[in-house]
Amino acid sequence: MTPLTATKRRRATGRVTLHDVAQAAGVSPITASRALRGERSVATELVERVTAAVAQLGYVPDPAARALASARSNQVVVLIPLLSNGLFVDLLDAAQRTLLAAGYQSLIGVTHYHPEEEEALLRTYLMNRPAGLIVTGFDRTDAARALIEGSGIPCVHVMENRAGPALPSSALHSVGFSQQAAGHAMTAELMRRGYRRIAFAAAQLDPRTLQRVEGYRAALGDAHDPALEFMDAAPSSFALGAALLDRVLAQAPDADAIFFNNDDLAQGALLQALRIGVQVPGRVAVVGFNDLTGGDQMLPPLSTVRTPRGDIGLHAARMLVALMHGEAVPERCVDLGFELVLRESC
Amino acid sequence: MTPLTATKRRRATGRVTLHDVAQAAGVSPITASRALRGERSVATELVERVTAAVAQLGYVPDPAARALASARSNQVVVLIPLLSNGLFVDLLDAAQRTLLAAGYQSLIGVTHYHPEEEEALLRTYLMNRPAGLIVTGFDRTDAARALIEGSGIPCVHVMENRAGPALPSSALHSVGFSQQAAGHAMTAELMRRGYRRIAFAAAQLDPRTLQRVEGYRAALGDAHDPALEFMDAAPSSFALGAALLDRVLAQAPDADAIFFNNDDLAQGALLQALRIGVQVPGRVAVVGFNDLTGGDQMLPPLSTVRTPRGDIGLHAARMLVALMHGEAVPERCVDLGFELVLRESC
DNA sequence: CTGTTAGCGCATTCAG
DNA sequence: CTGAATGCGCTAACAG
Repeated sequence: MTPLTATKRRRATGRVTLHDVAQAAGVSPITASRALRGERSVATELVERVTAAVAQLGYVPDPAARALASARSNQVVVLIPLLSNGLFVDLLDAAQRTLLAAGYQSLIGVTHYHPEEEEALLRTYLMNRPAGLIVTGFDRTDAARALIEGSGIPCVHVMENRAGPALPSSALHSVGFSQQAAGHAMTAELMRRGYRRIAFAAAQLDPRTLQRVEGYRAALGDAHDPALEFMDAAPSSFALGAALLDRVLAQAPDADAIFFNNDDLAQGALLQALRIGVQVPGRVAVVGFNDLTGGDQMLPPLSTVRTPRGDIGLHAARMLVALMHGEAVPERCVDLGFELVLRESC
Repeated sequence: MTPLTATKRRRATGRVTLHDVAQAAGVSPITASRALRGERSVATELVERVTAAVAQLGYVPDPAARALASARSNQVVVLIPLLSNGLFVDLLDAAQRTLLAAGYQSLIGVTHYHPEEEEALLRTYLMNRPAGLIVTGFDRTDAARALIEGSGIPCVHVMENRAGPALPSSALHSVGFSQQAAGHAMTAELMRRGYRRIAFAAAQLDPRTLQRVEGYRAALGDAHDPALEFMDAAPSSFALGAALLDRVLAQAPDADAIFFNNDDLAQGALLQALRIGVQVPGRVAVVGFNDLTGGDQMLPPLSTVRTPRGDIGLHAARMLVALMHGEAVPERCVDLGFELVLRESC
């Protein structure tokens, strides 16, 4: 073996390495590395020389080598319950865009609303030493929570907030809105419009749905009647919405309004009402939640609660980027609010 | 410096490495590595010892180190046009599940139907040295094609097939169905039912849409009338479907059927028909494409073409896994067919 | 079937 | 502000 310990020959692989760039720029590899990563402590002229060499040689950094050397990848894990709900797609799309623009790749995991699946995904993805985490809500296994905490990786929670003094772990970051307040606001609006027997029809029964029920109950106060709550753990769908309308009509014929926990349920109910000749809002008013696509095309157009999922994705990604850069984040819990969209179904 | 070149001390980092596992199992690191990766050339007893050590120490492999040493990661890049189309979500979901079960992670990229965006995503994601690629269709920039070819990474194309002797590059793998045949079949069915002035209404105008138009034209033969084609490059939506119905009714009042290029368009048209009091199928028949969710709930229930996107995702992932394992793939181009779903809208 | 040697390409020390 | 040395954790390539 030739004694060229320092002057290592390049392998025959066509790959252009940082070494080559450094050589072409007449600097040391570490300077090239620093220049590329935008560390400020590099002379402007050297940065230019490096940049030129990169362009000339067509250098492409190796994320694996970076991750190995720095113990941190450029990937962000994003965990959502479902891909078949427009809600999460909008969230994801916004988050992914924002992260990509900031130089991060997204590793998307779908939990199907199962904490165990989430935990498994976390275990798998954490191997990659992601730079950041975006997770949905706060409902997870203790093990999952421990994994997140223990990893020391910045994490932003989306769709809900857990603010207030009662918060034990002061390190939680979140971007969302109050599901409870949203449930309350829509119910209050229905009451304001004179509806008295307001039913609540829900599917999936995930934590956020239950928070909306809380808001509904609180708004109703003494007028609340458990017999008007129609909860079904099956996933949300047009067909289930239709079935729930039938169920309400049969079991609570005096209901004058139905607050559906998600727009697809409400849209399905509207279609069913049309089918069986039930007047909306004459016989019964129908309102939904989330303002998913198509609601404005229904007969009658659906009243609903517009939730800011796109903005949530955007803000969460931005907050996470700040955390990953080690910057201070002014607001730990951002409430993006919601908006009542009142069309003709109530 | 102590002369312990060989007997490297472990760093103070809590991380359990393959080294530790090997030591605990009383074998060399490479044997532990081989055992973990399931290489057959390891004695059963040693495999057991290694497995036990892994469990006992809670060893977790480092993907970055693996990728760096082997020049290949365990990630698969999946590129789809859109996340807001149920079609691609189903495809993605099935593919992701299958890949995960086989030990691969998915890197999802959304191209928004822009070849340039696809090329940029490819450039970005290829840095990770993915183990495989799943891309939608065949319509891409030359540069993107070159990137794929040049990378030498196994690639499966989905949603379309380019089979036949005319195929220059014999290395193409694909899983899909004939969009052309599907367009043809539905048109033929409408003709069989006695419709004579069949309009075609399309949005997005991506390559697969255009193939469906071809099928439509071929089925019509001499009866084809360009004035009955209503093409709009805007993205597909309920609202656009409604607008297209209006357009057809206004500009081609003698049209007795409309073949919508996607179900959301068709569903939007059905809603609009209800709104303006147009009888379906009495005044005009309406059919869609893809059999997206909700079609069966429409008034009347929507006739459409069911496309096997879930199966496509599954098969594509399986084929890719085989390719990544270096196995031979019997069929390079798999045609999964389609199915006419005839409900009451025609 | 098992072990030895030698990096993969980069960033983290620490010097200067 | 720049550089030298060192090793991240793992596997490829060869020996035996």
